[in-house]
Amino acid sequence: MSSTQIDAVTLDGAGPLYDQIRRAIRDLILAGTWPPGTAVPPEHALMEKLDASRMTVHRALAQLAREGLITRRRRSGTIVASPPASHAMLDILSIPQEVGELGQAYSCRILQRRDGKAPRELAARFELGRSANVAHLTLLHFADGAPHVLEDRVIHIATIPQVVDESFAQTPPGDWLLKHSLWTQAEHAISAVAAEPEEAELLKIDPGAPCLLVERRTWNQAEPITAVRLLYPGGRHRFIGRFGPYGAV
Amino acid sequence: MSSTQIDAVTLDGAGPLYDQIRRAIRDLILAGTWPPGTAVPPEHALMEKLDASRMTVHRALAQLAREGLITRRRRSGTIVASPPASHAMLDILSIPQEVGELGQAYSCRILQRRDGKAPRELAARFELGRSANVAHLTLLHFADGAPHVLEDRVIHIATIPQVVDESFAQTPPGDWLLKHSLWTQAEHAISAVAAEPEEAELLKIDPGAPCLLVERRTWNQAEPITAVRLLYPGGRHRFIGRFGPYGAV
DNA sequence: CTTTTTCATTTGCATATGCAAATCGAGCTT
DNA sequence: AAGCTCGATTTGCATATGCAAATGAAAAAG
Repeated sequence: MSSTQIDAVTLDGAGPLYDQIRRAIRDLILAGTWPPGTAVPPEHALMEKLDASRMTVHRALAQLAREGLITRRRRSGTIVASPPASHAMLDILSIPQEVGELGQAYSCRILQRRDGKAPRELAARFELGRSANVAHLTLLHFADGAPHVLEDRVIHIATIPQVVDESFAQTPPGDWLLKHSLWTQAEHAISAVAAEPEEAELLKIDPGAPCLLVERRTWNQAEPITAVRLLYPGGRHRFIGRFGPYGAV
Repeated sequence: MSSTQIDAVTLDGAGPLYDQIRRAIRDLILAGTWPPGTAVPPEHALMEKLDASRMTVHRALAQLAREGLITRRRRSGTIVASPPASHAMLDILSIPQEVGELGQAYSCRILQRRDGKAPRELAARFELGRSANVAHLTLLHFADGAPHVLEDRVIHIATIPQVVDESFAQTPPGDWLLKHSLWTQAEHAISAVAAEPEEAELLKIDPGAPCLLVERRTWNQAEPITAVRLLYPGGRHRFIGRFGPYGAV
């Protein structure tokens, strides 16, 4: 651990000391300053740097470990954990994976791509100024050659500039974004709608057939990353989640 | 705190002491032995009873407080918390409340009730032996007089025997169960279906119109409590949830 | 060169101690 | 009787200390 890394840990003086330490390290992780795999300074180092007792430092780190942000092992030390790949309900983050888990072969086709200023309707969906630059993609995912889900997505270019140089020929945008961005907030909305004629034709279903519409938006802190609209043919899909009253199981 | 209450706290000798204490108290709460509002013995009492230091007892209780199972206040002491009324996505546990939050007037009508052995289809939905006794209810909820959602529910009588003497005239079964049972596990499934003719007539929508189907089952430990099927007219309803990668926000 | 042993580092757990903050209630004052 | 003060109870936070467990790395043995 270089001194530049440990120096990044600074306290804000608000509230209990152990919680200041916890938040300071959490924020470094969430901001991406310490990406997954980074070594967190050992308790002794933090203890001297922050002028706290080891018990207090330990308390902060133990709590972060319970929250899943870090992984600790005796002697090897503490490293920043990889964000959990999926979480509770609705984490159909990766469509290829979702299809693979059904035992079917995945493929996809990009129907359209347009980069530029967001048209009014898209800007509204993103709660974004109309001057913002976005990449706008429409694509169709297939399972064993049959249409699986229709995706319509905008990506905020200011947040993820690399997107302009990416063709998504290898990896669909959902999976690509998981590798190239860090999200701290997501919002899902689920509703049932009737398929519009164009949508029905693409999905090879009857116009007006019930479909499950999943709309998801994600942010990093306050910055929008992406908004996506996934249209699943009804009946063939259900989303299942298990919960306990005190959290997802 | 009577001696009978503190004597209920027994350790199993497995793993760290603070975690034994944490689990012992958690289990008393989840089993319903200490219902919400019960006073948890003060740290000093537990410390003597369990022959642990106050810091160790504190550690267990502080963690339970973070998990939301207990509420602690200086001087007043510690009490068992009420389970969070709603949690994350899809906790449309109370339909009257859901309607109230939309600013509409709630009412409901019981369409049918039959108690007895579960028919084959219901038993399957419950993953329950066909010999089990269940209460089977069908009801329609209204918002401002308009059909809001169609509910079809079975309740496992062995788990909640009081159900046979309850007419649900005052409180719909979902809300009634929240008061008369404690759940530790729930499963949701969401899908989009077309309304069947009878359903469409009840909900005053067109046959074949897209509907959001929410199926929920709940258990206490391994014992089934209830299974319910909620059919919402599509378009008029969406379910929204906000998440962070490390848990619901 | 490979295997084994030993050592040092790092985290995990438990305890004892001291003080601070909140607040319920009893007793006192007015 | 109403309001106030003060003390006792209970939780919250931080520290110092000691030992145990895991394990990576270096040293020793073969």
